[in-house]
Amino acid sequence: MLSVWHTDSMSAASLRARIRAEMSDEIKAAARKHLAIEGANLSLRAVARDLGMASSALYRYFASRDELLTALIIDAYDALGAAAEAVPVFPTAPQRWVEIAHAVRNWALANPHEWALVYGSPVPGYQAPSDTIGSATRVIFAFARVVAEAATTGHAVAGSPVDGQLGEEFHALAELALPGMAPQLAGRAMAGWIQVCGAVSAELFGQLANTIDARREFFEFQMRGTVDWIGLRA
Amino acid sequence: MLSVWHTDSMSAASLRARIRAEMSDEIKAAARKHLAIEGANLSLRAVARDLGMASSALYRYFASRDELLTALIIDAYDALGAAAEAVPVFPTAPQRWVEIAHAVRNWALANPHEWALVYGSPVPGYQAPSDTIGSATRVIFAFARVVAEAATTGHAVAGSPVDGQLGEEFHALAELALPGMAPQLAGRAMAGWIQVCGAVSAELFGQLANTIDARREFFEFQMRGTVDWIGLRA
DNA sequence: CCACACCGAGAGCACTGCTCTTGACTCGGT
DNA sequence: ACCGAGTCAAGAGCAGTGCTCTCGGTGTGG
Repeated sequence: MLSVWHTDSMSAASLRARIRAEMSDEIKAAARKHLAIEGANLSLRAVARDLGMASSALYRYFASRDELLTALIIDAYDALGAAAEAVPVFPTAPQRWVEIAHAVRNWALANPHEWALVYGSPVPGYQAPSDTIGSATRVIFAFARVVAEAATTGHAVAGSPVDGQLGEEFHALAELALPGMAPQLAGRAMAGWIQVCGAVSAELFGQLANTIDARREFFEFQMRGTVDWIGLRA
Repeated sequence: MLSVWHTDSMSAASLRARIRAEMSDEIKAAARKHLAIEGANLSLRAVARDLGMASSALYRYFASRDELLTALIIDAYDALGAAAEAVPVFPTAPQRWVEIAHAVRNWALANPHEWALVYGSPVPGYQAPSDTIGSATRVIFAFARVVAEAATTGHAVAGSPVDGQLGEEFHALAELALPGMAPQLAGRAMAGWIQVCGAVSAELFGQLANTIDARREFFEFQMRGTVDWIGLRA
């Protein structure tokens, strides 16, 4: 009986929580829709109108516009990470990197404003809370796993070592990915991830306008360069 | 006498124009100051307050907030281009590329919000007018010149050719930089510029937070990789 | 000398994020 | 069964925004 009471009160409590969570999800969905239409300057009143409620009611769920944006950012990180993790394991390490990169690019093309929210210029007053870093690293680890596995199976050539503070930071990075991994390889992987990021952002933010129309081929071209430089070998 | 009259009327005309230009410059300067403080969401009323005038008076000089932003963007492109062009000519092509890249990075670190304005996520409703492309290409040409000169002096190894539409676009790019230049080299130069852009943006937009503190060394590390991959040789 | 173009200021519109208060509703414990 | 506590939505309101329009004043060009 006591356990029943307990579960009852739990289910009642979780019911409230569930409704609240559903409402939060609806708000986030509406906000995402508005985000897709008019970009980062999201209007709380507009999403409230969409949901048929007063703007002030929205503050019951998100304390501020920044908090809503933070929730959207975390969701975006997670969605991107999931897209990267869903890529099937291709036979060779270079292929794996390139395919994950394509998955990242495809996600960004499908959700350009969310990509901008996450990897674009930071909102002035906004400071990303530490809640985001967990989700933010998912996609990076998807790439790191490729390099780490290549390192263990001898499919990654390590370049010349790096010393100084940068070498130590590369070492710390390597220990995170795979204990014993060559620090300079971890450094190149990190730089490679930034190249992925830069290539996608360049395309999305209009740097290729009037210059390159074969976007996918150019991205492939860049990524092949990236895996070459990192040292991944078939 | 007639010429004197002519110069008089000219100077009178240019006097009005000069006052107008000075006022425009003052507005832009104040706008830049506000931009540095609170980022891209620039308040016209705030800059008007700074200048001690009504916000409506500002519209005599810039038809809209977007037009002011456009003026700032053009100035930023020009300032960045000038910074890149001011780099002394170093003995070897790899050095030249890396030094220009450092100049770009230094300018971006000194003017982070203007960098974000130009290379960050585009403002939603805003569409960059064609006035900007002239200034936008200055910095790119600074890099292109390095590669083009290296190609003529045999200090650039051309990778494997690229065919298809991308190959044609690389060809068009090569013709712009140096007639007869290997298309794939132009393609790599373009990709290299995007890597510069991506590396600077990653640092500025907080992608390296809690990961890499030796920023300058890491940037140098990345740029050495870039010149290696492009095929620049000493 | 006068008309005309320009310039600055103010009022005003529709919008924004956000706060506070008010009234209704539901839920848990006695 | 009832009543206090907590939750929720709504409305009014504040300070701020981009932008328009109208109104006086001022200097220039013909």
